Amino acid sequence: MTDTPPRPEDQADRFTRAREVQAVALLEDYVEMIGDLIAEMGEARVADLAARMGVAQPTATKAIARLKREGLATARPYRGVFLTEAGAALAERVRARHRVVVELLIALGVPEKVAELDAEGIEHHVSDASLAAFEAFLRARG
Amino acid sequence: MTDTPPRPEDQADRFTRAREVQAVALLEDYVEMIGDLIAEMGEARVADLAARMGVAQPTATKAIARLKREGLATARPYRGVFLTEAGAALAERVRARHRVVVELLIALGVPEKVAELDAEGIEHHVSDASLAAFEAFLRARG
DNA sequence: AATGCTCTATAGCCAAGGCTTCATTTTGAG
DNA sequence: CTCAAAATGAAGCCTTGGCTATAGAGCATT
Ligand SMILES: [Mn+2]
Ligand SMILES: [Mn+2]
Ligand SMILES: [Mn+2]
Ligand SMILES: [Mn+2]
Repeated sequence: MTDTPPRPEDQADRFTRAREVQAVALLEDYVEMIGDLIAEMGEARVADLAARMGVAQPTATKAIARLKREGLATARPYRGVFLTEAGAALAERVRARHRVVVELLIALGVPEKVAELDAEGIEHHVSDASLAAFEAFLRARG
Repeated sequence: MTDTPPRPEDQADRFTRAREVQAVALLEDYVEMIGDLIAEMGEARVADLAARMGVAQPTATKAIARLKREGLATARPYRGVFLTEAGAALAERVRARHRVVVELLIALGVPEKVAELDAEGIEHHVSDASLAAFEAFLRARG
């Protein structure tokens, strides 16, 4: 019955962390998608980015502005979006993590379509420690 | 090399879903916490709620206003916050899902502290289908 | 019963991330 | 070349979810 009540600050850390993750989740998805578009089509146009992200074009433009502000991307007006070195590195990490999360879900018996949907949100909250555990688990069962 | 490019709308669904989940994540954490406080202390005061969520008191007040608007909670000024039936039901579901996610992470070899941190964000993106798969996996390995 | 302390509400600010509408630049068809 | 269509940028609106500062209500201790 009478558990020791948790120290409020400790509990708050969990939510603070989740909020911080949330703040970068959008950037992560955008750099990954910009990388995809460049790989698939040779360039990342604002319109394509917006279509793939499921937002209106000005929303994508605003996101790109934030990517530029954070040093993750550059853009030449009417020409397309490009990743900086930092952006490309982030994209690579994000893509790898995304893949691992999808594979883990599938390995746990989640239907592929559902795995793809859930992973898009889950991935951002997966710490390096958890990611390592996921990879070890996947390796251990070939 | 030349994969068939994904249909943009299909890909967009993933992000749309993640955005929808995000919109309710905060409500889920609040109702769960309100339930915790009532269970532990007999009542949920705004100040305690704010401390546990790691936000300033007016931020908690504003969140409570949204809970009321959505029919999940009621509040008597200067008296505390209460869950409606819908709120209590949501809290119960959220609590159960939270527990399963933490247990899964631990079962996969994630350190307990890390599991608690990561789960707080991951849980909201875990669909019913994934949750069922997680439970099956946990059951299968006792 | 008074009064001070604690808790809560209110007001007002900011940034992020959606949106629509409209102006401007590029592009490409004829 | 021209000029209309398409793409992009710019402006301005909304909601959410943070914050600080301050006013007011409730409570407890004398
Ligand atoms: Mn994602
Ligand atoms: Mn992703
Ligand atoms: Mn949570
Ligand atoms: Mn939770």
